[in-house]
Amino acid sequence: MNNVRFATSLHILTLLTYMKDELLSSEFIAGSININPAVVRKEISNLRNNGLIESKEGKGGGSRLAKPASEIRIADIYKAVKPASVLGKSNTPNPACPIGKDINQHIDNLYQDTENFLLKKLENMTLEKFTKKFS
Amino acid sequence: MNNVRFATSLHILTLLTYMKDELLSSEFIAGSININPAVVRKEISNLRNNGLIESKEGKGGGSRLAKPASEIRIADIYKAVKPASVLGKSNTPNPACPIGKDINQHIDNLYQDTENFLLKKLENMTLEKFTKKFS
DNA sequence: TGTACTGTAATAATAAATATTACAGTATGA
DNA sequence: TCATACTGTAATATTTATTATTACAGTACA
Repeated sequence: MNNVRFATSLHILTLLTYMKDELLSSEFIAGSININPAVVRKEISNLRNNGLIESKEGKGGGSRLAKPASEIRIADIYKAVKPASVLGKSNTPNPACPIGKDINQHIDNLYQDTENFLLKKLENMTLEKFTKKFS
Repeated sequence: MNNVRFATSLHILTLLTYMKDELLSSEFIAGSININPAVVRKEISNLRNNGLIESKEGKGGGSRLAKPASEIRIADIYKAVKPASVLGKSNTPNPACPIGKDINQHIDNLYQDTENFLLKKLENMTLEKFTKKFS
């Protein structure tokens, strides 16, 4: 993963956890992360599609957590933003080569195993626990 | 990680393991992976800098493993190619925001923990074991 | 000395990630 | 009902990352 989306989503969710009684606007959130409000809205849209956030349109609108921070796992955030396997993508090797012919199957297995292993770890970490680290 | 470098490096090392008594040329390897020889040479250069491969220049030259496949861990390959943390990069949040001010430190910790966890897994997997999966 | 390699740099091409702009749609409340 | 302040989303531009290609000097072999 060579992007900033996990950090952005975690930042958004941390803010929502900290101010859980208010609806936060994309502009407010963007000001904290220091990025463009439209990017925040797109990321919120994704988190909403993943059931982590709910939003209210119109004046006075904004977003809040869709469920308690204790029920949002870091794995949920990771799954919502990851563009590829932890270990990356595959080539399209030469099928005429005995190694090339089969390697993608073995690589896929390795990727899957690694992914599952990582998810097990991230499933034991919650947003609540993360936000508690802030004094 | 959203690139193909891990797969490319693993492919190279798998070939070298399978034909461990020969020096393989970048062109041969490129033919198996189905990519450009110069890309292979660049990847080999990286693996060589990481002590996994040794090469011989000139006519009849090529590359081979620098040590037995049983001593090359998947973690070594991963470390050699990864461009960023498993979870990605960070933003540069607003220091005037109480959350923004501290979040990068906490995110860095999370990234580091996750990384270490993953490495522990990958350190238990060797290139030898991987190549044994080929019939 | 010709040949077949590596090593590496420069450049080009493609793809991914991020930023920006714009605007329709929606809810609020004066 | 209308001005206002939001969201949602698309279109586009910009920037950065990734991969491919070309070129060529250097090296070793026969």
